[in-house]
Order: sequence, then structure tokens, then C-alpha cells
Amino acid sequence: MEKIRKRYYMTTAIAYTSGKPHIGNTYEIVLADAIARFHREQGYDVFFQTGTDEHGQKIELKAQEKGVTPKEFVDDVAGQIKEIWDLMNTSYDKFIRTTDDYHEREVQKIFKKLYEQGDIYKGYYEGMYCTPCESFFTESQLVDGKCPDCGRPCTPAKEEAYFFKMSKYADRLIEHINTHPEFIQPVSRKNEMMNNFLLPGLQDLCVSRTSFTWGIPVSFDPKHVTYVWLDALTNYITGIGYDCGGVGTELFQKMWPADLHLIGKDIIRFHTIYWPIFLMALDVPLPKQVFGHPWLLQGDGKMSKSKGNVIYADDLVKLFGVDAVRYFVLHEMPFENDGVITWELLVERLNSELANTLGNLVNRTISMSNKYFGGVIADKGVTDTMDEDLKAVVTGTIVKVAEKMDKLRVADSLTEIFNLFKRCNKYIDETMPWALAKDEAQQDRLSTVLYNLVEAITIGASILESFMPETTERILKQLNTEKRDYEVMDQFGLYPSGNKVTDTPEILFARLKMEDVMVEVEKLQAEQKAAAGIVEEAPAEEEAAEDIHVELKEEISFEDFGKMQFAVGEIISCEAVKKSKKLLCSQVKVGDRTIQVVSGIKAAYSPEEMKGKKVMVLINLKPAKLAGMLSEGMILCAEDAEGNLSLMTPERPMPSGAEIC
RNA sequence: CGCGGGAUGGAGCAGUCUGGAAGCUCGUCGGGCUCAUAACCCGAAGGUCGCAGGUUCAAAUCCUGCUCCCGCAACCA
Repeated sequence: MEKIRKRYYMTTAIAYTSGKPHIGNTYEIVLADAIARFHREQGYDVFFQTGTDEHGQKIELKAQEKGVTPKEFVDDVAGQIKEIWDLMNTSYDKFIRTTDDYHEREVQKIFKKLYEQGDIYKGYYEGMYCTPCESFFTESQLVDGKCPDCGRPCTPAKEEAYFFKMSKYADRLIEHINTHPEFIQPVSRKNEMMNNFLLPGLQDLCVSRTSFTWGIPVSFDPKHVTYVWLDALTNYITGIGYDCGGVGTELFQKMWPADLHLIGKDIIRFHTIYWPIFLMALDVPLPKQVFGHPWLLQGDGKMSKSKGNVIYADDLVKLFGVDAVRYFVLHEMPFENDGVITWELLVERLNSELANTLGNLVNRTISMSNKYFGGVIADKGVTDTMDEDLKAVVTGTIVKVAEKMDKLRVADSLTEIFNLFKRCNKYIDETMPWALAKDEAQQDRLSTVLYNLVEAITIGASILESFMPETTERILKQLNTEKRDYEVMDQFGLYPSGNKVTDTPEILFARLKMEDVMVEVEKLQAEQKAAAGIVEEAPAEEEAAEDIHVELKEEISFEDFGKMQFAVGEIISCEAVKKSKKLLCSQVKVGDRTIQVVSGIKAAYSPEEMKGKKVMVLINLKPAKLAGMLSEGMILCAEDAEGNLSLMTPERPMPSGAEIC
């Protein structure tokens, strides 16, 4: 008789193929894997999909730089991503690529259908256009009215583009969110979406572009390619066989709607607003839950390739092993706040929890079994009241873990499992097997104690499988037994009495010394810097500051110089611009004129400090609006590499208005 | 008043929704033990839970105001 199994469809976000994923990206797939494995364990019929997002201008450009076709470029990167997912031992059922033919075909059909039913309309994307760069900019992005990239003039232009009418479905979505409190997780994100985007009114979304070609062409208007979200989000249905206009594959009918979209908190908006609206327009049911997980950040400043401090999963695996890395990212990531990753923290966790608590427990248990009974584990039934608490903790663990997992509290689940192992260590102290061993009359008691330990570890290791599958296998192999089924993880005493454990216990997790690890880390960082093209001079860091490299701009004529009118200005008053963090707004007296200048120097100067200062001002600059304030000139500052600022003030007393030339 | 998050013993965090003796991991100190990977077990020190008010018999938790950090948005003329 076959049980009717509940199905569970979950996805991760698809990774953008612009480069190798760092540990932050990798975190998501591991988290998803733990959830997927646990659901399988519970008897769900799980389908777990992940993949890559491979279109867009950025990829087109990167490919060009490398001198390969976009397809060659994404094939390479998608391969790297898949390799890392596999390295992390993740059990996805499907790896979709947005360049897969069935996906492209469906996206085209979806686009057409939405256009025909009037949800997508043709309009214009307006802005300032730089022809040589083939790029659009907003007014405010322009430098001096010119292209911020090449400095050539831009002209107002319109690009034809298709838009999706978001507003049409907004009310229905608001209703859905309000009546399904579990839809957006964690709940704190729900308010953010409502207040920021839904309640103020949704803007229509641009869903096509003509300024690049690396994308899925719009079937009925091929100079357009599908733009980002309509292409990327739909992977969740095309991957399982959605057929626009038809009923879809058996898999689609069985699995949709998805139970869980696991994504980073940065793209919650797209998954809880645009995606549901697309689905409504397609008349497809909405996913049940979107969980925006927090981020894993690095302790020592932002990750950057040039600093050489980007942490990659494969480097971590090399140093610590797959399961240690899985343990770390799963356990160190809090539920709602961003987590921190540092090498020190990694080593500490590895040593204290994996090596000491778990590894040593298994090792000492097996060693004693061999020492006292030649490895034979037998339950002689000589119990003691002190056994009761151990058994209660062990048999109660799976229930606690299941409760936590239900709420996607993966880190807390791991803590529960390790509480089981800690309880075992305590049990050894309570029962003192080495003391029992010295007493002939206590042999049966000793045997029972060791049996209890082996049984407890067997259950603990079985529960651990969803999180650290390889470790589970290694432990159970040493105990010479099989993994327990989910249904019997709360039953104590199933280990076959009389079974024999290995006589050659292996170290599960070796303790590491911080110094040794740091040596390796430095090697890695040096490699990264070299790869990023940073030339490193041996002890550069402690040396006196190097000379700043001055890159010459295009030569200008004296006439060009003459166009710029500099003068001494006196700051009569100055106040912070309320809406901004960085801006100060100064009234500057320049001779008989007074102009208003907005400057991004709040971090370096307070308004009080500014007042009364005589500074160098460029006074004939075209006025511009900054944060809504008019700025009629520019106060000149020197700036170093760290962004420290210093105003240029006259070295001897000068009246305001004095020309600087 | 653009949006949001945070501030809890030396470090990293939980607890805040649903008020009711301040908790976890690491570190430090002391003790125990010797089966084991200098591991394991017990105990202790260490916090006015960012500041100031308020509600309450009772506030880390609820309300008001403030300070400082961090994201996003904007923007650095």
C-alpha cells in the first residue's frame, strides 16, 4: 500500500552568471538543501529547483571584454556555479538555465499572451541618451550635462519599450498579502513591501529593452529582448513544465504552486509583488511562501576582490571540509539579521562544536567499546535512573527539530541536535564507564551504558543527515549501522544488541590551529589579489603612504582653463540638507553676490565649522538641483584615497570675491 | 520629517509579536575526571538589556522622545 505523499516544491533564486559565486550566494543553496532534505526525510515528495539567470547587458559586456560570445561566457560561469553547488553536496532535482530552450520558448509565449490580453503595452522609456555608449541616463546621472562614462554630450531620447501594467492587479495583491500572513517571511518584510511599494501605488514595469541583444527576443517584435524579471522569475514555472496556453506537464500539475521560494532579502520586492502579479495575469495560482533570508557578511569590511578578502566556498571546503562549511553557514546565520563570517569564527566553531563536542564524543565512545568489550555493543538491560534523562533528551530531539524546521529556523534546529550530543558527553561523566570497568560486578551495567551511548549517537547522527549528510554517513559507518527512518527517530533502543562497531575509529573533524589556518588564508588572499591585477609590494601595508598615482586627464587649452571662474567665497551660513546624509547647503558670499552651494561634505565638516570660512569656489558652474536644493557653484576640496576631505582656503587673508587664477 | 533594521556581561548572538525571576556559544577564572581529538563534566566572575520619560503590582519586552550604528533609496557640482 502506497502512502499518499504530500508534495513540496521549493526553489532558490537563480544565480546571476556574471562571475563566480562567493560564500554569500552559496549560503542560499545550502540552506535550501537542508530544508529540502528535511522535507524528504519527513516523507514529502520534494522537488527542489535551482539554476542560473544568464541574460542581460552586463553579461553581454563581460563577454565582450573577455572576447567570447555571451553564450560561451555563461556556459563557463554556469558550469562553475553548478560545480560549487555540487561541491556543497546539495541535492537539487533541477538546475534550470534561462538560456535553456524550453524556458526561452515559454517566456516568448508568456510575453505574447500578456501583450495580447492587454497587460503589456508598448510605450517609451525616456531619459538622456548617449549615442556612442548606447546608454540611457537620468538627468541627475549626467555630469555637466554629459555622459558620465565617456563625457560626450547626451541628448534627450526615448527608447521604445514594453511595459507591464502593474497597477491593474495591485488591489488583488494587497488583498492576498493581507489574507495570507505567511506569504512573506519574515513578517517584518511584509510591512516594508506594503508601505514602500504597494500602498503608494505601483509603477508599471519595463519588461523589454532594445539597447542590448543578449536576452530572449520578443517574438512579435524582435528588436526587443525581454528584460530581467519576466525572464528570470518565470523559471519557477518553466522549470517544471509550465505550458502557456496549455495545461503543462504532469510535473507542473503536481508541483505548482510552489511551497517555498527561498531568496535573498534584496529581491523580496520582485518575488512578493511582480511575481505574484505576473502569475495573476497568467491565471496561475500564487506560491505559498516567499522567505527572504538575511545575508552572510564578512567581519572585516565589505568583500572586494581587490582587497583579496572575498571568501569562496571552494576555498573554505579545501581548508575545512564540506560538512564543516555547511555547518557553519547553517548555524551561524540568524533568522532575521545578517550573519557574520570570519576565519576566526569558522575555526572556533569547527574546534569547539564539530571536533570537541561531536567528533570527540564519537571517538571516545567507540574507543571505550573496543577497550572494554572488543567493540561489541550489547544492551544488558541494567538501567539506572540517570538513564532516563538521557533517553528523554534523545527521543525528544526530532520533535523539537521538526518544530524549528517548520518555521524555517534552520540554525536553531542544528542547536537542538548538538544539545543531544552534549547530553551524551554529560552522560559519560555521570556514568563514569572507566570506573565501572574496574568493577567485575558492573560489567553488564557498563555494557548497557555504552549501548545507550551508541544508540543515542545513532539517533543524533540520523537527525543530522539533512544538514551534514556526509558526517552522518561517516558516523553510522563507524557504528556499523543504518540511518534511522524519520518515523522511528523518537524511539530508543533500536540499535541491534550484540552488533560490533569499528575497531579503527577515524577522526571526524580534526582540530585546527588558528595560526596554521591564517597561513593558508594569506596565501589565498595573495592569489586573489594577483588575479585581480593588484601588484603587491612586500611589506607595503606598514610602510609610509605610497605616492598617489596620478592619472592625467585629456589635455586642455588655456582657453578651456579660462572658462572656469574661481573666486574666494565666504561662507555666511551653512546648514545640513535635511533629506540627505552627506549634503551641506551653504550661502556663500562672493564679492557683491551671494550664491547657494550644496556640497557632499557633511561627513568631514559640520555646518558650524563651515560658517565664516573662506573657501575656493567655482562660481560659473551651471546650477543644478541636489536633493531638491539648488546649487549654484562648487566648493573645492582635496580628497584622499580614504575619502578624507580638506577645504581649499586662501593661505593669506583675502577678501571674498577675489579672483583665483 | 524618504524606507527599513539594529543597540542585551570581553566577543558573537537568542529572548521583544503573546510583559512575570536576564539566556546560549566562545573567552576568562576555579574545581572534577582521565575513556577521548590538551578533549569531557561541574562551578564562578562578568550585564542599570543604547539614553530619558511614561503605562503597569510587574518592562529587555508596551507607549513617547532622543542618541549612535548599518542597509536601501537619494546623492557626493
